[in-house]
Amino acid sequence: MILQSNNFNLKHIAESGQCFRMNEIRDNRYSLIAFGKYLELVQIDEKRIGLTCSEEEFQEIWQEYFDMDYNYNKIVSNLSEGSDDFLKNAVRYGNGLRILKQDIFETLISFIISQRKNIPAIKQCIEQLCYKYGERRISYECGGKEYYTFPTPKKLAAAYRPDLREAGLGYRDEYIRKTSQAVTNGEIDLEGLKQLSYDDAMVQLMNLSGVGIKVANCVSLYGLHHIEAFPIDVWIARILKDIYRNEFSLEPYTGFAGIVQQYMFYYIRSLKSNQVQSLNN
DNA sequence: TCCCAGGTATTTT
DNA sequence: AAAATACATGGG
Repeated sequence: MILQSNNFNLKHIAESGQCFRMNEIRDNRYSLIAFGKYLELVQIDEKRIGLTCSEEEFQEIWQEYFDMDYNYNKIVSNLSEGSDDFLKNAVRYGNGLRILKQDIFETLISFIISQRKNIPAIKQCIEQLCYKYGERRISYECGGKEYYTFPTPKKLAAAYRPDLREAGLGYRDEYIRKTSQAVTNGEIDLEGLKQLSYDDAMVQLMNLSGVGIKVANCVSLYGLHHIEAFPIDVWIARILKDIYRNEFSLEPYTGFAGIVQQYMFYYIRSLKSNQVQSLNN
């Protein structure tokens, strides 16, 4: 089917560091594995996306996943017309970014893995984890393409540490196991988190092993869709320090700081350090 | 060989 | 309460 949207750029979404299983397979063509499904997407032109799924599947899964019911135009024009030059450039550069609504468990485990790793390494770990503990499936819509789903909490809770290590998790193996066990034994109710406020969800998440304020914010933003969440990693911290000289205020962006954060993150990673310097004045 | 990556938990001051 | 340190792994 074909999707029409004036704020949907596959490349920018795939490379924005919020999801780790969306990859370019050919020019302008991307594969995506999520919620047990395999999907291919093509950027036909600026406003049209081709998808390999049916309209029914789109409505059932992908409409929400891609946050299609949220109006980004207002925020984008707000930022483009604002007085912050860095954000103006960031929004222009990252046009068509969206905040995905991903599976909570997958988001949780993925961002536990993310600590002290770069994005390619995170992706590699996750693929190995899916290969070892996920379910092998075939996509008949995509020519019998073989793929592996993200592991269930049960699978990871029962995993042996040395086996997890082989997936390249390093010291995070025990975080993954303990957190998965917390999910399976009911210490935390991931689905129930959806009913909580941002603050209450943060408290619950940070009780988990390997989950601090940054990971909890990423789960809040990319899994629970609390778009007021503003995860601060090394890149965002660099922006706050080098571009804004520690005087950045979230106040003008109350309620949608997470979207601002996403544009910032994506933009800063495209800049070389000397370019950052030249912006600093 | 050193440094860094979408940090967190633990120990030390 | 704040600051320092340990923690695996892979790539530049």
